[in-house]
Amino acid sequence: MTRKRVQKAADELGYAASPSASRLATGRTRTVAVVVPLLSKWFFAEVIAAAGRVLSGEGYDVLLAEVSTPRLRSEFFASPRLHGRSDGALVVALQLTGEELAALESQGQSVALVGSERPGAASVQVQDRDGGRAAVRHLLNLGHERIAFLGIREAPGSPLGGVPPAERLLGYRDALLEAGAPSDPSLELGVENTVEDGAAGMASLLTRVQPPTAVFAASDELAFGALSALRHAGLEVPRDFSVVGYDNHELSGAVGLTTMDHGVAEQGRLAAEALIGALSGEPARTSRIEARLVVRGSTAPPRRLRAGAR
Amino acid sequence: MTRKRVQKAADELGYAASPSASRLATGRTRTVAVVVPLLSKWFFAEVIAAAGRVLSGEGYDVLLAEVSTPRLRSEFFASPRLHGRSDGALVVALQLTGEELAALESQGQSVALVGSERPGAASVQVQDRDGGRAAVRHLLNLGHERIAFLGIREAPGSPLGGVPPAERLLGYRDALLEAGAPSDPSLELGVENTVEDGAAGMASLLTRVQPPTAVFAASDELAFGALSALRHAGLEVPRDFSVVGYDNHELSGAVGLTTMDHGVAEQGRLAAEALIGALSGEPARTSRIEARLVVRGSTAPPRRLRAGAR
DNA sequence: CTGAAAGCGCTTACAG
DNA sequence: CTGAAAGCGCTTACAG
Repeated sequence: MTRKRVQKAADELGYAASPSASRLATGRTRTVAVVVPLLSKWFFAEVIAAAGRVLSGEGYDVLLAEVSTPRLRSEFFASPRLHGRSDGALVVALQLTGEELAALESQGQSVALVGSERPGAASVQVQDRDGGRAAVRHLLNLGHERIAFLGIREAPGSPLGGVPPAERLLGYRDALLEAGAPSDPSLELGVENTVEDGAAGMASLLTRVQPPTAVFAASDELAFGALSALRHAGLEVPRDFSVVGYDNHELSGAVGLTTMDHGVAEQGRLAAEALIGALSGEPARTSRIEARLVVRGSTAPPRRLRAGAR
Repeated sequence: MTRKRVQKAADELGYAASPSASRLATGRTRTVAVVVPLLSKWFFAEVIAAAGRVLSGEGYDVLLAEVSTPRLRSEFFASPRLHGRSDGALVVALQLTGEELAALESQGQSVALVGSERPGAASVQVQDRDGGRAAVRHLLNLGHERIAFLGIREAPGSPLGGVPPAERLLGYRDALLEAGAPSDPSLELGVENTVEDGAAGMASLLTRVQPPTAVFAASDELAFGALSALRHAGLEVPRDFSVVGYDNHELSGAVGLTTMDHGVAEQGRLAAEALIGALSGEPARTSRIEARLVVRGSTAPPRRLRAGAR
């Protein structure tokens, strides 16, 4: 109460403590850096937005650090860029090496990771393998037998360093194995995580001598590309072909994409909370998120089955 | 050269000047705040990403400020939140009141605006009226006569405060007037800028006694919604209906949307440069960007004409 | 419990 | 031209 009134009086008088002075005196910045490989992708923006809300709710400033190329990445970790600027770093998607993590810690940063894991560091991760399995089971349950996997291969210029969604491929294989479905390496494809490459990848999968009747795409962006390629190939979804994505992208509803929701905003929130915990000296917290199937209009029984049913 | 070698030596020794100390001594933070109504929309993320690259290239830290509700907005401007934290603010889309601008300036901020204009402040704007006119002319040239406008109405909870894309509506009317096409207020609709509302708006436009054959949507998100509504209504685009969007959203290529490209990244870049200029005492710089038509697959002559042509 | 003083790590004006 | 000193505006340990 008193606190609030003082704050209000201060605001009215236009008084504000000098952050630089108090930072210098205390050695704490009450600032957190958010480190992402790319800002303009929906996933990262959504994580940052959610994390930022809890962070600023707790009185932290949030500093933006985009490391979009391997070059920027090595420069970022080689120089003490965060030293004295933030107390902690929330690192999204980048698979940190031991040295990179050590570099952050030597700059006095507490660290929270989203989408990767490191001994001793707080992190939040998605049960991607389970998610992949659930996606493919959905297709198997509909009666599909030839199911392709359209995965994310890292671009040469990507700073990610590690292939987080590799787990999604494992889940795909798990589901096939469980069902006793024959696994066919020619149906597994890895492309860059863009709509364009998703389309090209889908087009290529359609040229197999025995083409698939469904695809599990490791991201919604790839799935959007796949949908576009299928349309161009004259195939109608889901009548002629089924597609499952992964993300529950804000636009996946608009195109009626069946997908896996892995709680993107939730990832940001949990990571921010874990980081705040770490900043107050709490031992590293690890959270796991389960992905859940969202059925929309891009999946249906394969043509053969439905024809038979009539 | 020497400078570079000193930098390198410093990096190797792990030495880094204390930002707090130098900020306290100089009174300059070498930090810029980016103020956006929403982080997780593609447009804002893209503007921030582009601005952030030029800003950090010039050695500025970038601080994130999301003011996503009217409440947060008034709190943000009522308290000296940026005082001593940043030297300048890059304000995206928010239509600042005179007091809000004054509040920023009293906190020692240089200001650059994107998507709005204020006497004395640097800004970058899009020639939205021209852009709207060009979009509608494209439809008129194809032979459409009943062209609807699906515009952005501000949500009650929106912090934007002003309707920037109102210019797009004026451009729409200009084009109709030029062509001597009858203007019909029942074909002008304003909805919230979401895919869902775009779909609902399109559905509603289709119920007019004399329905349109084409729509100009004031954003690509609205256009995505429109495409989805048209599909649900059993209409095929562009055979039965034409759609033009506005943004050149990263996913508009995937759905084959004809749209207006207003150089979103360029807006961010120019604003950052204008802000850097303002920070070094240069007089307020104003840039204007022209939107340009990108023809994809969502527009074609109206059915009547094509049938007649055969 | 209150209040004056030292110190945080820089920058810069000034004395030598 | 070089180097010691004051000052930026806080926090905090300490003297009274």
